[in-house]
Amino acid sequence: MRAKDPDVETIRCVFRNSSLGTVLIAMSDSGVCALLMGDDEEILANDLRRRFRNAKLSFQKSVDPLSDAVLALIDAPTAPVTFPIDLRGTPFQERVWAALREIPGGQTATYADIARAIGAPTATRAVAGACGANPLAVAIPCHRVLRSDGTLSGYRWGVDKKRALLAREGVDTP
DNA sequence: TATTCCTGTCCTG
DNA sequence: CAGGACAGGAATA
Repeated sequence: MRAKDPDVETIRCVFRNSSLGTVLIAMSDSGVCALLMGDDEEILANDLRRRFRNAKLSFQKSVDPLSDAVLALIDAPTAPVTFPIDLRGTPFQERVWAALREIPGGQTATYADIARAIGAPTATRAVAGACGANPLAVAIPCHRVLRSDGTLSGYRWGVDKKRALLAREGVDTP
């Protein structure tokens, strides 16, 4: 019983195989709070622990229907997000992520565009940092953000996945 | 072309 | 607590 400290929340986690490789889906009581990609489960788990230092991670084998919806989104990234999202970040990050979610599927924006959209036109570099800190791959379309010169620049989970997602949305990349 | 500054976070010493 | 590193970009020399 002392296992349930009221201060420690439990996050349910599950590994799934997606069309982009292994993904780690994490869910709180409020919704999906993390979607990490990568083929090394240990690295993903450590990444998740680093993001939620104060939470207890409960890894599960059983398939949660919520994670099915997440997988479907990876296959069809332009589809609307149909599952609840539990987003946590600094006020600045949340502004950036909100702006990202307004980029329509199949379209792209630049880091400078996002900076202008949130009212911090000179903070383009900080915007890039917020994109990299984005815990919800695909659901928050940081892959639609390109450099001003049109190049892909970088991606937290690998430029190849960024290119794959954009190709899936019908965007031609250099 | 090469510096320099701007900006928010995170990591390291 | 200070300094450096980032998925950028505009301004200056």
